Amino acid sequence: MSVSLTERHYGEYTAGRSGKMKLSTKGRYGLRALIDLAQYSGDGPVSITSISVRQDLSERYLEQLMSLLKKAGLVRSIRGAGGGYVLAKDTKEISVGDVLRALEGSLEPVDCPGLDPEGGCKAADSCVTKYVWKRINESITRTVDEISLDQLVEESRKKCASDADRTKCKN
Amino acid sequence: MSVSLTERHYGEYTAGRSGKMKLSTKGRYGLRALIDLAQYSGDGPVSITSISVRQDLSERYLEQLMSLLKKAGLVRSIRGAGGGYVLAKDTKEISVGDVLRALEGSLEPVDCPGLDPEGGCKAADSCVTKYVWKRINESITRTVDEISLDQLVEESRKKCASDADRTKCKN
DNA sequence: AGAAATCCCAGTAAATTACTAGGAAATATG
DNA sequence: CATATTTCCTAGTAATTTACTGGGATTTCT
Repeated sequence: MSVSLTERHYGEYTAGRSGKMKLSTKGRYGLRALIDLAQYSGDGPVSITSISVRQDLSERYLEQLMSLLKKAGLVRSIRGAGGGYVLAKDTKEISVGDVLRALEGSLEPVDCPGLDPEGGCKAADSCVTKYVWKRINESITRTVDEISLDQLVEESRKKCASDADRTKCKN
Repeated sequence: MSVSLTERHYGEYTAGRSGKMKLSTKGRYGLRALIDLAQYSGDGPVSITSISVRQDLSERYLEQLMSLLKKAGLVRSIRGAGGGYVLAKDTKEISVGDVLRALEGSLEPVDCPGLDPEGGCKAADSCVTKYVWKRINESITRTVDEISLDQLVEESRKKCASDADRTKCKN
């Protein structure tokens, strides 16, 4: 009989029964983590451990998400004891779109080769659906780019201020 | 040595290297098929075989997509020789949103239990990201619901009318 | 020196996608 | 009435992706 010692962070396979057009846990967890980071930074860098405890996320997994955010230039890291992460820009300068693209890659609903010139889509010029994917893409982009991290942090502050039980404040 | 007799419709695993937030082939193929159906109906029902030839899609797979469209009440079927499919409504009454939801299921980027009342999201009331997913959902919904099949058929007609080589007209 | 962090890479079970396959049932036509 | 054509239904499967876990090197503060 084998016993697993490490408790599994009970997984969300793209939030229960999935359809498509879903954000993965990367985008969902990552945005929560970044809001948390924004809230708790100010007195020095914020460690992955502290975020993972507050937000109830796997420490190891979060590590990977932070790496993506770093690569995208949204956060900076400070190594060694007492280290952690800080935002690389002001919260007003970071949009939800920046965060999600860093974590999920392109948010375009279809990687249509007809959308960029060098692609080799056979039906490129007679392609009608391309127009649809473009419209969807524009509307998603517009939406996520007009929400700033700043707004979310503010919103969270309001909600959690009135909340006696801080552990419930998980974004 | 074994030889495969059935040629595989060389697959698109969600359009090459995927990210997330992607439409599956169901949505992409299905919309093309429905545009085709709209264009070629008028003189009786349109068969799956004819659509699959014109649009270069797997006949068997398309069958499954049509079944979904039927279940959603977008098309009606006529069985037996000379049968096929016809639109169940006018093209003006069918939106891209109707089609995509029939094929892909919900288009919401996150199945957030906090979004419907009876869900059991622990962080429900302090959940800030929920607001983001709601905004994205609204913008996608608005966009896909304001494009009608009618518009796409018209667009396709314009493009293909000036196209000598009909085989290129694949939507 | 030692603890606390980030960093980096590898592995894996579960889920999903994008099909293929087989055959039953219905219907028009010769 | 036989036959071809067509929808209908269910099952199977290889490739791919997701959502993690794990080990260990490296950096830095104390």
